[in-house]
Amino acid sequence: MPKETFFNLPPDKREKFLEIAIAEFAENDYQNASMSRIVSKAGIAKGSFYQYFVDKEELYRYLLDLGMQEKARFLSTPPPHSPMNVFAYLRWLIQAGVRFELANPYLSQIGYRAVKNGTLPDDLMVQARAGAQAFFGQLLAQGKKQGDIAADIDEDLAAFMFQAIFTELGGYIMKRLPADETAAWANGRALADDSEAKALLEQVLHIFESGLRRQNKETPPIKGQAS
Amino acid sequence: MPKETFFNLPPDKREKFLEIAIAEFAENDYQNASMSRIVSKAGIAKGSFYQYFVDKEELYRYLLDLGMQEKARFLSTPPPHSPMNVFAYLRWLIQAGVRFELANPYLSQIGYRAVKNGTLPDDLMVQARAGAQAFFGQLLAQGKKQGDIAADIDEDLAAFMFQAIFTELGGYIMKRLPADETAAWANGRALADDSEAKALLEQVLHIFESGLRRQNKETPPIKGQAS
Amino acid sequence: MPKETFFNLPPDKREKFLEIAIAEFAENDYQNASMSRIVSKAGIAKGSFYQYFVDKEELYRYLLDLGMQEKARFLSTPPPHSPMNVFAYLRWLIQAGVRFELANPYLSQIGYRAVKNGTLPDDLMVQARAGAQAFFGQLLAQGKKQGDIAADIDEDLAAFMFQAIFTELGGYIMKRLPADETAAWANGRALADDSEAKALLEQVLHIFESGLRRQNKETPPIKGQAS
Amino acid sequence: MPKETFFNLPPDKREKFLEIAIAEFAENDYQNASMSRIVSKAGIAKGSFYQYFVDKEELYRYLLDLGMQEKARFLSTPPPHSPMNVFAYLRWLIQAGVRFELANPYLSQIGYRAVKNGTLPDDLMVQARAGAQAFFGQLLAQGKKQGDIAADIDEDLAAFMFQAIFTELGGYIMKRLPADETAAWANGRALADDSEAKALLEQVLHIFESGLRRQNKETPPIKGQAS
DNA sequence: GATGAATGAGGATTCATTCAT
DNA sequence: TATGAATGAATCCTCATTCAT
Repeated sequence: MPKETFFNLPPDKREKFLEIAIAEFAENDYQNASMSRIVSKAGIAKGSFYQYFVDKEELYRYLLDLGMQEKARFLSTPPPHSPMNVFAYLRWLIQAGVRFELANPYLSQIGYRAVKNGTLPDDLMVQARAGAQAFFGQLLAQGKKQGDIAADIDEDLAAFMFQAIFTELGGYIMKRLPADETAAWANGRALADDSEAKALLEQVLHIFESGLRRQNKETPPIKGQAS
Repeated sequence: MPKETFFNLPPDKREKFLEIAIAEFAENDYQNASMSRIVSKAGIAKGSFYQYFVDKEELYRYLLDLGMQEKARFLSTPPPHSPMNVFAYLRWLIQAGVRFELANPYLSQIGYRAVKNGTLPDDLMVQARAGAQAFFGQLLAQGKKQGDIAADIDEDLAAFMFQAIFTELGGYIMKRLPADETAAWANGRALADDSEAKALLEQVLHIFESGLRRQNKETPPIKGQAS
Repeated sequence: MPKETFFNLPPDKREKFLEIAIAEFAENDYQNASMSRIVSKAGIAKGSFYQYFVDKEELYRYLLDLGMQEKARFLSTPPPHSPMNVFAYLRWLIQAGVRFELANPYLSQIGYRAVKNGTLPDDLMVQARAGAQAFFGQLLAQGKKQGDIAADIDEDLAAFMFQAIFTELGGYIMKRLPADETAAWANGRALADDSEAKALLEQVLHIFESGLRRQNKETPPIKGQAS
Repeated sequence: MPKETFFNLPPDKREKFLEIAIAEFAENDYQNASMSRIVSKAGIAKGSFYQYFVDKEELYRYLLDLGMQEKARFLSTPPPHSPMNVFAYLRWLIQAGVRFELANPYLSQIGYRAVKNGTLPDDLMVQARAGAQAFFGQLLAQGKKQGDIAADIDEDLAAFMFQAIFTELGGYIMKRLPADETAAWANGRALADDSEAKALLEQVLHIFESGLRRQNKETPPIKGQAS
């Protein structure tokens, strides 16, 4: 947690600093993110940073935390009609997830890198992974109970596939679609039924749905089904 | 490209150097890979390195290239029975791709990191992405022609999904399966039909196949179909 | 000298500040004594300190001065029976000196360090040495007049020896004796004749007395007798 | 121990560096000695230092070691006529010790500070103290056996007095005597019988000898005689 | 062609002091 | 008068690159 002094800063200054720090940690991994660059871009003195944060690591943890809180905020808004088919819920979840990535591309990049890199202090790893894997794992288990997902689907494998796709989907969509299409999404407005964004999302979902729902019975069973 | 002097080196020495450099760039990202460690492990003088390569970046580009060439070698060996159903070819392609990752975990890790990190000079990004996307892009186009893949599937989106999954699948499998199961695969032997590895692979493929083959006709058409 | 503002402080606050500053400069040398630690322990604002003192050095000089004044107070209390044999007076003087060190270990530590370190601005060195050498110098001169000390003793050399021993004697005794033995001494009570403290002191004195009183006549005369 | 590269340096350069480093550590304690100052005075690049030594601490240990070796060299030259009265041996020992201090005032200052400061890593403390206390302690014990020193003298107290005097005697003499008088001493030539230096030394020794040899029987015995 | 010592800008962090409130 | 955030030069140390041998 930053020191009191950081929260006493004029909001302008504080937000400018955060924005710059987030960009730095998004574009460089922990070791290569440069405090010198951050303070110089933010226009503050080297020493001032150390009155806001204990050290570089504390700043990093704070940014990771910020990302997780922000994502949780996107995902916790209750989906419209509550008792839902698993795929409908997944559709909502993915839209929210992509919306988060579109709205906070740098913030999500930080968490993303944290998970991939595996070079963090252990407690940060735990903190960072928690958010990412939890949603998909739980959702798939529930899907099986409700009969929406074939019983012989390997949950761990499916969660891996989800994660691999959806951690990158936001970036893919941002590169592919014009800014005005993504803006609506990012701001939380419903996707127009005829928008390209909607079409891309539906294709991705459809591919998963077809595969998970009516699993081909000839598929060889997997022996060591992972927890 | 390395300088002439590098290719004049005794093959033993040259390969030892490459092996060590590959390991270094696999275990650390570009900025944290240490030239000192490389030359010291390789038993050559600091200055000698700069007679083989212009700088660190040239070495890095060369290793990326090497990885792409090696992967191309795995993927270009003609699959057994040539005129093939697209999914059968994909199955073969994926097995070859995973086999490459299992056989060259370090080399594939370098390219993998390059793609994910997004912090490379632009031309390296282009070079790194090129190979990966090309195969899938072409294959999907051919699949549409042969009628194996629904016409309304967005090729670029599908290629993105393939890439996202398959760049990580090797790592996932290596973490999940015991070493003796992966060894057979890495060495090029056919996968036993009852092996867990085979089962995992079939599930992944099946999910894609179901989704791509019988595309739901109600999916909204995607307007700006990407090149 | 501190600024007026310092003396306008409520005595409680002023003394708490001094106590803390003394401890800091006793436990760390000049350069490593931390202003941050002092003000934080004293519960005053960083900026306030600079309204009491010009800078760190002024505080340091003031503490040195305080120590010298305090020591002078211990040494100026008239010894019981006034016209005295020099060695009797010396015995009293030394007891008073050691008592000062035991009663004010922090304050004496500061002066002690100042003398040893030799890294202070010259005028501080002079100020610090002045007090210490003065007493012994005067006493020895008087001893010669009274015939208690051999005429051929070099006063300056003897004063040096006294100083070298007695600036460290307090520390030595505190390390060697149990706390309850030194407590009596520090509080100004007379030393019990059978106490270990008394015995140590007498040995030190005896060694000096034997040497100074009956100086061997064969000792070569010292030419450049110092002022 | 420095790295090989340090010993491969041209002797000129190496000695210039050592001289400057020794002066820096003599004038500042460990924490305040500045590597920046050292390299800048020595005219080498910051990075070069780290090719000679692992870090600041290694340099410091090396200098301490150098001092101890140099002192050992001064003290190990066998004294002229071997089976000796303790005081004669002490006279020789002290001359050698002072000679060391005069010849290496900076080097001895480093070790001296190390002992006084008490803020070093433990293993350095042990290394630093070893030399200093050993000689006097052993010598005094032997003196008692030979009957040269009164039985009731407290060995630990006497060793303390010796140490307190002799660690400073060199400095005192250097300040007091003109350079040409000390030069002879420092260079190892015998002291002229009529030199001021000789006279000062004899006075100091005489004072100790009188005190230690014919200990006044009325001195109260010391109870807790230290080991 | 091979060597490895020399380089110096850059890394994170500290701390006495200043200054606007 | 009191405050405490802001400052920036200084700390030790790293490392890709150069260059004289």
